[in-house]
Amino acid sequence: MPRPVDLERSAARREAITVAAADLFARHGFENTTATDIARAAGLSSGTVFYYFTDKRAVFRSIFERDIPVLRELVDRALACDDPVAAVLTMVDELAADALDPNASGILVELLRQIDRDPELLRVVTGNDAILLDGFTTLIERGIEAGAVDPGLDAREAAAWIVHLVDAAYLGADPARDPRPMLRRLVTRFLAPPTADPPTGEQG
Amino acid sequence: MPRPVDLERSAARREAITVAAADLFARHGFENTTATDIARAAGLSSGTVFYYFTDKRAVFRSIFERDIPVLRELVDRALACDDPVAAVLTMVDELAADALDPNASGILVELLRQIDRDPELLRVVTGNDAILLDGFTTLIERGIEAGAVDPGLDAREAAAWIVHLVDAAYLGADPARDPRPMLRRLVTRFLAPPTADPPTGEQG
DNA sequence: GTCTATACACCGATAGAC
DNA sequence: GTCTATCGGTGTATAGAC
Repeated sequence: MPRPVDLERSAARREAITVAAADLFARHGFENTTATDIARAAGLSSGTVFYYFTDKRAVFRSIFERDIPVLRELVDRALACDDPVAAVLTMVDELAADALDPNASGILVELLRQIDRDPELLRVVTGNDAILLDGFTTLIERGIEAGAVDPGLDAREAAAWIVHLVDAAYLGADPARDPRPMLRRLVTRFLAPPTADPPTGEQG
Repeated sequence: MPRPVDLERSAARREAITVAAADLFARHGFENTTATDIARAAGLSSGTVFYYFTDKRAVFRSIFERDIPVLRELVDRALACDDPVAAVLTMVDELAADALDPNASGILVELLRQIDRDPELLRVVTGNDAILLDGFTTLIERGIEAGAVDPGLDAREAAAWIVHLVDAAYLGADPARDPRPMLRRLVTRFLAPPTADPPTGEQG
């Protein structure tokens, strides 16, 4: 009886290719990274890359497909929190933590660049973004009901801006400088109702 | 007596190449835009591009070399203003106005991508950025002295974040949605001293 | 100054051996 | 499943005619 394909080993190989490719794409860009480069970095050969992935684009997409469960878990945890504004800040904090990765800015830029050139990639990251956007929107709506967030804000638009703020933190990513204190200040003050005193800044 | 080179004509040719290239780079990316594409779009031939520019990279750089006088003028005007916070908001507004250009996001992303690959480009945009950064820093320092800005802020770091906010607006650029109201809200509240009441939001 | 033509190099994806 | 070898296609930059 034929041995079934070793799914575990296959998954590990795919993962190795994805991880190696993410690093190369972030540092050198999509077009400047050859399939051979990826193969070498993953410790295998060019042909093998095309055995596991149909395209070079598919390798790129796989980087972001891995995020789905992570983001979902992040949002679920935030939604379980009692204080909506605190939950927003926690989400922002955790997202921004990745900005300390030296490749963070590179991979985001590359994503923004490729997103218009690959409809399938657009589909993937639109899904990722929707998870975040829905999470933030729900939290902001709760905050408005609780009187902790400016009711003049459109919840969805505000949510989109918070995502943009996190993206901005990625872009200015300097591994030596933690963006989180400033992000907290921005988000806190952005959401605060007009009448309340702004919270005292806790950062330098 | 030989006619001197027609400097005006040369400048116009260079400009035509730069403008055509900016559009193509923004839409298709640097690597996906060929020198021949640029030449065709500018109404001339491939060889001519390399007569006016040493490199394809040099064509890309020329896009940002044009910005220097514009930015300098923008900052000078802001520095002449009496109210420092209002001046910051004016600068942000004018910078963000460009975000309505459908190519805004594309060209910014492409810049971010190429900046690590071309030291000469880095030099150019570092200069551009310094003009903005110095302008914002001075205004914020003035605001702190006048008691209109949180003295707990580091002026230069705050200035950098304001630039990041403008970049964020570019990234989320949607020609149908004017980012300026939200940007004003973000910047105003970001700078406000802890004791003062936050200004009432004027946006929907 | 501007064009055409091309040298030279490189890459994505496939074919086929093992 | 993984490799080596390769084909077809493409792009930068130059050379040389005009």
